[in-house]
Amino acid sequence: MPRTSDKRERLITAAKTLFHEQGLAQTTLADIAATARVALGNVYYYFKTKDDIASAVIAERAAEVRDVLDSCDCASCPRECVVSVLKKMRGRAAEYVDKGCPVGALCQELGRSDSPLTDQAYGLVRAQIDWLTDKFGAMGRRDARDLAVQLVSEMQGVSLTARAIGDARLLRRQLDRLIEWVETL
Amino acid sequence: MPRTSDKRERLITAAKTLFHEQGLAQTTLADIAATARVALGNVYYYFKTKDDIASAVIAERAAEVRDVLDSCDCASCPRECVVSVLKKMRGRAAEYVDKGCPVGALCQELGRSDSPLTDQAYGLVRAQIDWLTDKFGAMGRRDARDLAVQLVSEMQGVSLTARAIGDARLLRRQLDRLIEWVETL
DNA sequence: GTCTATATGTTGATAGAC
DNA sequence: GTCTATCAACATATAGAC
Repeated sequence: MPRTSDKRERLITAAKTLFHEQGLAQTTLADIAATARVALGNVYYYFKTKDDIASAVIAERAAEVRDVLDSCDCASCPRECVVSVLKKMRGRAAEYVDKGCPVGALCQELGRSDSPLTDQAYGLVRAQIDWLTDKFGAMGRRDARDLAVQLVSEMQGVSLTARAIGDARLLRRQLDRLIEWVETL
Repeated sequence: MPRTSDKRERLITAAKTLFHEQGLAQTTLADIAATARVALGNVYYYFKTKDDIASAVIAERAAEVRDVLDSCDCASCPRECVVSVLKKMRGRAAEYVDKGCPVGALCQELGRSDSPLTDQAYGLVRAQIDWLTDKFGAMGRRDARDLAVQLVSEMQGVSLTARAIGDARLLRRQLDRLIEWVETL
């Protein structure tokens, strides 16, 4: 009997994937438990409610967002930092067209209920905006925040339209345009 | 006893509002029936399944999209047509921040299930892209489709980010930027 | 066409043995 | 900590009287 089990982590991982692929409302606790190979009744030892699982998943996504931004953060050139983010998304174009943006999906689904989860989900978007605002500011732009909002909006938007058309090349082309835009800013 | 009742229409109207405000999955047939003041059991006289209601709602949204685009369609100046669409959205900025974009919400929620509803929802986005492609083409742009995708993406994206920040002024400012962009295109 | 009553299935959550 | 069994609530959908 291990003093520490990885079941909690397995549950979060399973929930994260399922929420992304099927949405929060469509994913049942039975789904999560089965995917994580945990008995249904045992889920409640780790999480008091379904919302608690959702909260943990959003926290995980927040950590992922931080990791991505951190990995793109080079102290020398803020412009390169921004381009790095776009290139990273470009590398996952197929995934974005296939399953959509995990952050955008969470925001859209939780944007309606005004539970604490709503603000937590929107925090994922605000974190990106804040980071980009910092970079555009370092580039000497007075309108740094507006530019940050614009770029995050475009990233979210092109993900949706590319999905609607079902064309990953379209998404890559739009991201190339954004990269070019940032480089000539 | 009227030969024709408006119950079907009332049900669609109620469902349209509720889907927008709470989402499809969170809205029950009981909700719809109560809002439309129709007995629950009577709903099934008008719609065979819940998906049938959803389909009818999306069709209504499609008609709305067509109406908006038609009302912005002046044969003389394609640039003015595009600007009109943006101004119309600008006039509803508060509504977009409060409840989100109805089209974007439907796409996001139905984007995962690959029922016939998915393609129907994405058709709302494609209709906008096609209309804008036509206008940008009439403006002599070779990259008309890419511009159309870009603009629809931005409209969808700024709606989400403005919601995340909870600021209607931000949305208006971003739309002003887009209007300016189209005018100098 | 309209209603009440109910079948049928699913879900989040709990009880309690081990 | 883990499991099986199950509850209570709610959802979609149907049956059948009027």
